Amino acid sequence: MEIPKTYNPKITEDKWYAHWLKHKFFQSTPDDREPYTIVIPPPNVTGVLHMGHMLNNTIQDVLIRRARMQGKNACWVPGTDHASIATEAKVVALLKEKGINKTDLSREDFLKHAWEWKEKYGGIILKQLEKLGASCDWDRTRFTMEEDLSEAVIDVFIDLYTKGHIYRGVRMVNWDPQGLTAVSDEEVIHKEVNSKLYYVKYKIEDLSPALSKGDGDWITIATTRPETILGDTAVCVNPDDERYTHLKGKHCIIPMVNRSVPIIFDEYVDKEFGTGALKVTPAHDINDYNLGVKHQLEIVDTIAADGKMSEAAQFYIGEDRFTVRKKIVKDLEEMGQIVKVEDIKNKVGYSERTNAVIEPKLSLQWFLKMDKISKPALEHVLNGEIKLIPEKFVNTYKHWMENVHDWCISRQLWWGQRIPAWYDNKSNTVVCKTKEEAFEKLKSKNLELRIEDIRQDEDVLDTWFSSWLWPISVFDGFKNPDGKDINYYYPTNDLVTAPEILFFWVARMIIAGYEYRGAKPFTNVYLTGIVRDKQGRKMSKSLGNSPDPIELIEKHGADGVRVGMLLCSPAGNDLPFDESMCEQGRNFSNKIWNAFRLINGWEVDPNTKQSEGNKIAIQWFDAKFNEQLEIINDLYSKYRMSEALMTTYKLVWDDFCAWYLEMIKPEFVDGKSLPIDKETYDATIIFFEKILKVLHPFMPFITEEIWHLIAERNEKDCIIVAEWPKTKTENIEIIKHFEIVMEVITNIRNIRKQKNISPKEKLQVFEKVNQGEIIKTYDPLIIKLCNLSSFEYVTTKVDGAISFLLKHAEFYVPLLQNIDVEAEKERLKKELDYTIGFLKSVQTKLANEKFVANAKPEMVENEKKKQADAEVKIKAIEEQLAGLS
RNA sequence: GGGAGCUUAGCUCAGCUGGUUCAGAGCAUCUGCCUUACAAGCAGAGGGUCACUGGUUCGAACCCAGUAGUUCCCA
Repeated sequence: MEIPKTYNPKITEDKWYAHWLKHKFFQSTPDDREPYTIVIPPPNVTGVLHMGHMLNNTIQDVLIRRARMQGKNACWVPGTDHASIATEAKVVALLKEKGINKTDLSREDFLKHAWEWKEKYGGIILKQLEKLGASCDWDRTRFTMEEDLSEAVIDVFIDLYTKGHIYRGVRMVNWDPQGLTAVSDEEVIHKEVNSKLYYVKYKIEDLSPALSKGDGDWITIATTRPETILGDTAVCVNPDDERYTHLKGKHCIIPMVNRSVPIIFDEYVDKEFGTGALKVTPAHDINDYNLGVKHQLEIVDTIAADGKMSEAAQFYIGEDRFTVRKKIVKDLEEMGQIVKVEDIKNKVGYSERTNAVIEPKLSLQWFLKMDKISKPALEHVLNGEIKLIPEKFVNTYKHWMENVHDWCISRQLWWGQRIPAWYDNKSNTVVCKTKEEAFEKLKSKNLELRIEDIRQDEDVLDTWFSSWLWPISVFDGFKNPDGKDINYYYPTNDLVTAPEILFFWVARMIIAGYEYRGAKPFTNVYLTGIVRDKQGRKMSKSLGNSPDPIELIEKHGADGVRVGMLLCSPAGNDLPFDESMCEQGRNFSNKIWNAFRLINGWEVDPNTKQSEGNKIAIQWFDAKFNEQLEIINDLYSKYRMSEALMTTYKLVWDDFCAWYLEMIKPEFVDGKSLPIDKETYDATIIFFEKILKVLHPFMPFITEEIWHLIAERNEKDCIIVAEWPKTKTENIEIIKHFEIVMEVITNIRNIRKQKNISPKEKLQVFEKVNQGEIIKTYDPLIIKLCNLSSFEYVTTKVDGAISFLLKHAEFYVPLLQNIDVEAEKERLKKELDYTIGFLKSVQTKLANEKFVANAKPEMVENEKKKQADAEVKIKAIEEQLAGLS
């Protein structure tokens, strides 16, 4: 069979994915093995795969594949969330294209359209994950709006209401005038923008002439939002502000509407900002609202739900708030009430979903009280029962949880779980599952009530109110709290997600976990970084700066992309993405592929005797592999994924390919490769299999492909379910010896290179051991890797040769050509100078009484050894120099 | 405005309890090589006042203080 020179991922990836599915390797059912569980952060059902998903899901797949190989019952539960705002917006847009307005449809009809949309387009992202190699148990795929999960949401709502954690109240919310819904604090993005600060003067009423100051009876306020002037119900100044003390108890007149409002005093006002006088609009600013509550101010709501001026504004009714901003400034100017306008920068909140400017608005919403229910969630992160990786996020988490706000859980949408609150015609409210139940309950308060008079709340619940139950609900933990699945898989092991949803989602899952299972939902939270473009911008659809992950996979192979992403993304660090990283991954695939081609091409001769060199090479790699495997295991245990990958990468490329294979590679004689002995071949196959196993979590496809090419195997004997290699006691001595051997080899190669000697030309090398025993075990390897004609030991120095020093030995490489004595002398002198300098620094250290007195004894001992070594080295160099002259 | 983190080679990052396993890795760069596994490769090399300024210490990339830049969270 002809094996191509370069690895072609296209012909392997789909094949093996289908094979894995066919043999149900991703499937998990509870048994007596140790479970290892991950629930996917459910992507938005409207979503398509982006680079963030790629990173995130690659990490999850690496973890799950390794756990599977370790013999654990690995279960990765996939699914999507219903993303109420995003989905509803898409459906509304689609209907609009068809000429249908949402307002013309009944709730039921709209939902029918929405479900149709979901069936048709939802879940594309899950298909895309397959391309990446994600080994999810697809039979367990869940959706936050499916019946069972919805029921759990409703039950939880009722339960929390009954426990007194949920209430309905008028509150200032972040209103999205485009989405026509409230959004949570976390869904508001604050951006710094260029604005104008308008100084507007209000006439002061009934100011006695005695108090009147020279500049007329006016008070000047500063505002960035003049359109809200119509809703002002006070002007507030700092009680310590001497400029305004004379205005105690006075009123001023709001322009245009001619409303007389009090001048109030409160320390909240910053004397330095603007004029030190703050206009107070309780209906349209959260701080003003709080002032309003404190000072019992009137509330005039001048901006309607759609962002246009309401009747209460009296002016500009029905016009958009931003148009009005311009108009009112002009009108006030004409009235002579604008004092000045300044350019400033300020932060404005935008809706994460629609990008509309958020309008703080008073409205009736449902809230979840967070104070009590969130306590265990803080406690168990602080005490380490749940680990955040990297740890630095604990600070942020703590800060947030200690200042947690009540969670606004209602949304003015249709796509989502409808709030199970029922109202009668006399404004009685009950919370329960069905209308019939509601009727039973309301009847006692309202004797004439007919069931037709009962109305259900129009709003639905925030999507996060579904996904916070995810780790429980995917295992049917609400429907069947003592079920086999939930008891087996919960708590899950690791959660891999982005730091931006630490509070949105992670914190809330922890809260729900303790509330409903009395236990954490997961043990480790691995927080990935954000994938950015080269300029450091977050990748986003609107910027169009994100490469299409599927195209990347087609170009570089799934394994290549996986490696590329993981190589430089330590936990919590942002990942400035560059396609060249995938190339590195692809090149690595090719390296592995060619190692396979080399081994595959060998002819095995059972009669060939194993050489000493091969024997020692095998011993060395065996030790090296063990050493590195221990490091890799340790890095995994610390969730240092990119380092685990890099260690694996170097083990494969450097130790296995560049050193081991070169050492055992049969020689080429007369245009033909010699056969390899069976012992070495067998050992090499075993090594290669081990290497493939360690690579598998990172590169599932190529490893499976080679696994089946390298040996005859039955269909079910796949690397995906092969056993993760075990570590054993390693031979440290051989590794140490080898480090010196490698140095010798590098030095000789270096001489070859410097003297421009062809690699084909054989060299002679002599070694003079000055101290310690002579170990000849490794000589065959040095001869082979340096292409030497001989490697001999001498007791006196060799003249006319290039030399180098290593530890307690001197090496001589005689050259056919004349050596440049002056250049050699120069080189040796430099080395001598350096060593003398080094010795001096060691000596001063040892001469320092304080050092000798304070440093650890082994430290002092070490310095003494350094001193002795340096002295020996200096002597050797001096002798060499003497020999040259 | 309050809080947290970060700043080490051109890039991305390691550097655990201060002391040659302390200045490191991968990529990129440069110089030789198309040496029958791999040019998506091989063999070498060069690159850093560890942000800055002080302090503690026999000794600081590491500990402390301040400054600058930067990111994130909260308001």
